[in-house]
Order: sequence, then structure tokens, then C-alpha cells
Amino acid sequence: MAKNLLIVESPAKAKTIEGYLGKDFTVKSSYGHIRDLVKSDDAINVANNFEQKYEIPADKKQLVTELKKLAKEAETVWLASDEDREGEAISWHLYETLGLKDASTKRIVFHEITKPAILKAIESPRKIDFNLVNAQQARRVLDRLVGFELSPVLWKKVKPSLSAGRVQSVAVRLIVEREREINKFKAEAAFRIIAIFGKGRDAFKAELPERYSKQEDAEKFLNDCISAAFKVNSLETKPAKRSPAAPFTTSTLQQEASRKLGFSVSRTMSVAQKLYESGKITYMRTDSVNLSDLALNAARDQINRAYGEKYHQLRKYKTKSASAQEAHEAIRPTYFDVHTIDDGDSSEKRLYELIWKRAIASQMSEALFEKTTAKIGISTRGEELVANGEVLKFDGFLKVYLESHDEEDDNQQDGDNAMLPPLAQGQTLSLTEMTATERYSRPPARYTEASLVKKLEELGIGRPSTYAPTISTIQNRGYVVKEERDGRQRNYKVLTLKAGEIKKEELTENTGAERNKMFPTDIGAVVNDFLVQYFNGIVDFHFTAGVEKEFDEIAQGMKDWTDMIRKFYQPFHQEVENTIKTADKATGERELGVHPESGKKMSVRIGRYGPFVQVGETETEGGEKPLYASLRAGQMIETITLEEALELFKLPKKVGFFEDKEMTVAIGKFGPYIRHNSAFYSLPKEIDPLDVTEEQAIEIIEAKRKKDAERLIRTFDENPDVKILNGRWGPYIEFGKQNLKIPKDKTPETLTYADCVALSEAAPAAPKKGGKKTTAKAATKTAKKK
DNA sequence: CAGTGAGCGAGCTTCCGCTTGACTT
Repeated sequence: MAKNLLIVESPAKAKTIEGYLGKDFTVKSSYGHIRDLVKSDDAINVANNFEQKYEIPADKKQLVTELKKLAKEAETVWLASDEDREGEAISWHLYETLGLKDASTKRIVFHEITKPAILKAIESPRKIDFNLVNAQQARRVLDRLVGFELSPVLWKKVKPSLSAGRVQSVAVRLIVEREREINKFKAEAAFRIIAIFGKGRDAFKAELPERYSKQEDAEKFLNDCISAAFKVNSLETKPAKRSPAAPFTTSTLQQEASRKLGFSVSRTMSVAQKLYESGKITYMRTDSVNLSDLALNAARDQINRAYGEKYHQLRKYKTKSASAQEAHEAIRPTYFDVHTIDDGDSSEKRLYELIWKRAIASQMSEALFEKTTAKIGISTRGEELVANGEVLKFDGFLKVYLESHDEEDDNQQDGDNAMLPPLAQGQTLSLTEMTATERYSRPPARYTEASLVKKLEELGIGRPSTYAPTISTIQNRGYVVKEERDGRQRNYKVLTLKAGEIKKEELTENTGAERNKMFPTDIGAVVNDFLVQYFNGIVDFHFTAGVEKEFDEIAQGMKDWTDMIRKFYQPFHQEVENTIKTADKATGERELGVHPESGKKMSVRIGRYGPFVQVGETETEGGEKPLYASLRAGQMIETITLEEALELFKLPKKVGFFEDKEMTVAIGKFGPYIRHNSAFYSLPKEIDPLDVTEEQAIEIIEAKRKKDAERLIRTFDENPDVKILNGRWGPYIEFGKQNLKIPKDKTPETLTYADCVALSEAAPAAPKKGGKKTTAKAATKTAKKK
């Protein structure tokens, strides 16, 4: 039996380290935390100095038993969890749970998984740092108290099963407030003037720095230019340089993978996990931009070999984020000489390449440019046109990697980095064309998953291991949705001066279209407003930064953790009780006005089944019942207009008969549809659901039937309603409401009716409305008990 | 992919951070 047991957090790490240490060491992993607060509300005894009740979760029992046995047999147990407060707490939980002895237990730390770093760590062991452990306890207890006291307030005042917490509630707040900024935003139009001088290869663009908000001013400018002479007034050439970005952290990796590869935050993490487990990259949950000396040397060798010495530049990066704990290295390839990987799927290959390029580029020289600015005088006007040109003198790191940027409110771009033809001061220029184009200012950008992570990191909220789960939580709770939304058409004017004449046109552009952006829902907005009203301290953007400062003081032994929590908890708990007692139920209700025909009150609010419009008063003793209509996708309580609300009552609408059955047009989750004989037929986009004619409806039904008939492969004599159809991904069986996959050992031809029945019974029953959630929960519960 | 929207009461929900598989499709 090995004399030494060394415990780290991650199994992949354990494997690597075992290779460095030889047979005297058994290296095991704790798989993160091995204990957590019990799930019930009595986990923290507030009256007794916030004493905690811990338990070993069911899925960790077996692991703990094994570690206990190994610890008993070992002479020395080395606790090698990460060097941050969570890591220190993991060591402490191991110490307690495994029943370790002080004399035979050693705590060690290292920031990089290299042989020298680990051997050095083993030479200088220490004891568990209880100040750091206390800081973690404070963090854990605070999050539990906040989450488990706030959430029940929401159950009472808004809706059951909702949640609130230090991290997720701020994430929702950011999205809700951004949406309101966008709603409030008024686009302003101004004319932007661009001139093109010269012809063919010598043509170049120049722009007027000023913009004209009035069309007549732009027109006058163009008019003045008809007879003007243009001359280069000044010419200035300056060197410029650009430096590479630091190697990836979790958050920057998520951002770049989103922009360059279109990955969601969670996809990036699961692909990175695979690369990590197969030993291709270093640890992917990190906030550090640091590279080990070993990595710096390996990167230098690769750069020198592949591109030459003048492309190498040793760089050491410092983290900008104050909340960083830097227990690991930056994300980098394990071996820099592996430029691309052969095994793994295409996601893995692409993500690896991104990581390799970014890490290599971070050790390369600056790119050098020559920037030229020409100012062009107009004989008839006082203003000058400006032309910018850029010539790349030395590519440096750009040979490998160019960081991308979010398309934020940069209202001017294009034409900036073009090359200019050779120009001389005093040179006269001939105008080829000049345009004045009406441009609108842009509202702030909606968050993507990745840009939300960036913002949270800037605020010091959340950790690398929780960014992806937080994004999922706020979507699962229904606070926000990630969606695609259509834009709308907008007209803009273009004035063109060419060959001495000014031409005016009106063009259209699409604006406001969004892909994969985060939108708040009504429930998200209502919950947010409730929390902002009653618990402003918790959802304040600086709350986390404030408590982090105190955690740091606890970690340095300057503050008692129970004192800190007590000072926070007393007023907080008081506020919880007050709110439960005094706050009204929050429904987000908003009055829309009066119904134009009946004069009844119209209002919108959140109900049991989501947001809806109500016409008429709720309480009319024996009187008329109010009318109800649900809001549609993309509509929100705070922005819906009276006109839009009235539209909701126009559907469903009967449009006539076909085969003696009524046809009804309505709008569902997937858009407008015709319902006929309990079947659904979606309406083409160009048809307005409000004025579908009987003829059009019949046409649509017949077209769909014809298409379905073409997809039909075969039916069965036993039951003509069971069909085999050609679907999007190949043939499948339509069995009542179930769609079934054809087993690998069968083909549509060899399949029998009995096979279909068997498959139907084996398949999980279609989830029933309303019952879905409870059955899914019950299933996981029984699974856990086993 | 319906229209629904009262009230009572039981029993349930919920946090953040550290780790992977075990589940689906």
C-alpha cells in the first residue's frame, strides 16, 4: 500500500499528478465539495452563532467511504485542493469527514500542474488555514440565508417555485433594465456625408466629421460641392501598434466562442471539459490569465520555430478583476506543439484551435501599422473631409489571431482601415461621388449569454464554475428567454451627388432584428421590480463587491465571520418579515384604458397561465363576466398597447366550412394556424391571420395534405392511421400522437404493425399537461433513493 | 398550437460553488 494519499479536486488532475509522483503516492480526487448544507430549512441555526448542519450527498457516499479507507491505510494524507477559499473549505471538510489526524495531515497548494510545481509544493506543506475556511463558511451561509428566505417571499407574493439569489437576481435585473433602456430609446436620424475621390484602384473614401440632423443642411452641403474644388490640405502619417489579448479565462473563452463559433455558454464548457479530460488543455474553470514558466518556454519555442524569433515577445499578464482568486493557470493548450488535434469532433477541434491561437498570440509581438490621415478642403465650404488609411507594416500576433468584438453602439465603422492611394499635400482631387445618407443612432445592445457573463464578471458576481449554470437557471425559472426576433422595416433617405446632379431616393432597411439575445419575460420583470422595491440592498450591483471585501477581511483574520453575518442578517430578516406582512401580491397589473365599444376597463396582468388582457371588472356580483385573452410571444405587459390588446380578441376566428367541418384561425406558440377537424395547419407568413378567406384556408389544407401524401412511405392493413413517413431526418413512425424512431435493425419495409405497437408502449408516454413537472420530479426522486 | 383567470388546503418549490457522469434526444 502506498505510504501517501494525495487528494485533489478533479480526477483528470489526479491522473496527471499520479504520473509525476511515482509509486509512493496514491492520488485521488474529491470531485469538488464532498459535503454541503442539508437541503432543509434548518441547515443554519441562527440562534446558535449560525451553526451549520452538513450532510454527504447520496452520490458522494461511496466516494467518501473509499477515501476514508485509503486515508486510514496511508501514513500521510496530503490535502491538495485548490488555493482559494472554496478549496480550503474542501480540505477542511475532507479533514473532518475522513477523520484525519493533525500529525499525519498536510495541506499543500500549487497553481499549475507541472512536475516541478508539485514537487516544490510537497516540500513546503502547511496546515489548514481556518481564516480562509471561515470566509467560505460566511459565503456559503450568506447565500443560503438570502436564497432560502427570499425565494419563499416570492412564492407568497408572486408565484410558487420561483427563486431569488445574490447572483441570479442581479443577472435578471441587468436584462430587465437593459430592455427598458431599449424601449425608452429614441433613435435620432442624421445625415452622414461620404465622398469618393478618384477612380478604379486609386479610389478612396473620405468622410465629413460633422453630421446634419436636417435634410436641408445636408442638401445644401451637397449643392455647395457641385461646383467646388477639392484639395489635400494636410497629410499626416503616424505609426500605430496593436497588442495581443491575454490568454483565455473562462469568461473570455465563453465570449470568443460565442462570437467566433456561435457556441452557447454551456456548449463551450462541455466541449472544453472534453478537451480537458483528454489532456489537451489546462483547466477550463479559471479566472487567471497567468501562464506557467513551462508554458511560456514552450510557447516561445513554437513561435520561434513556426514564425521566427522576431515574432516572439515574452508577456506576463495581470488580471484586471478584483474578485479573481487565481487558483489555476489561464486556459491554454497542454502542449503548444500540437497546433490542431486529430481526434475529437468538429466542435472540439474548433475550440482547441481557438485556445491554441489565443495562447500562442499572447506571447507574440505587436502588430505595427502606419496610419495616414488626409484632410481635404472644399473651396466653397469651411469644413474639411477626412480620409483615414491604414497600412500593416508588420503583422506580429495578427499572423495567428484577431480578437473579435461585440457589435456595440459603434455608429461609425467601415472605410476606416482601407488603404489610401499615394497623396501629396496641396494635391487637387476629383470628386467621383458624394452621398448624404440618413443614419439612425442605435439603442444599447441586448445581452447575449456571453456578454451577460462578461458584465457579471466585471461586477465581480459569480465564479467561473457558475457562469453557465446561472445562465441556465434564469432561463429555467422563466425569467428570461433566449430568442430570435424579427426586426421591422424603416425608411431612410439617401442623397447622391454624381456628375453634377443631386438625386434623392428613399430606401428601406431592416432594423432591430435579433438572434440569440436575452429578453426578459413578464414574470422576470415583475419579480425584479418586487425585489428592487423591497430588497434593494441584495439586488444592488455592488452588494457582492461589498460582501467580498468583508470575506477578504475574514480570510485575513481581521474579522469574525459570525459577526459579519449577524450584522447582515438582522436587518435583512426584519425586512423579509415586514414584506411578508405588508406587501401586496405582485401581478404587474397595468391599466390600458377603456374598450372603445363597450367602455369597459381594459387591463393586463400576470395570471396563473401567464400574462393576459382582461376587459371588464373582475368582481361583478351576478353581473357580466369579463373577457380574457393571453398575450402572444414577444408581447409584454409593460409595452403592449390598447390597439394590440384589442387585436387579441379578434382571434380565434371562424373562417368557413370544409368537408362539413368548421375551420378556425388562431395564433399558437408556433405562429398562426388553421384548425380543422382537430388537425393543425400553419399559415404562411405572408397571409394576415385576420383576413384569411374560406378559399385560402381550403387551399392551405389541401396543399398540406398533398405534401403529407408525398411523405407517406407505407401504412399497415391492421390500422390505417399508423403511418411511416419521410421526415426531416429520415423515415419515422406516426403512431397516434407519438412520433417513433425506427429501430436500427429494421427498415420501413421490414417493420411490422406489431413492432410499432411494441415501440409505442416502450416509448415514454407523451407528457400530460400540467402533470409534466411533478412526474419528472418524482422520477428523479425515486432514482435518487435507489 | 383550446380557454382559462374562485378559494381552500396539503405538500412541494428555493441559494452559490466545487466537481463529473448518468440520464435523455
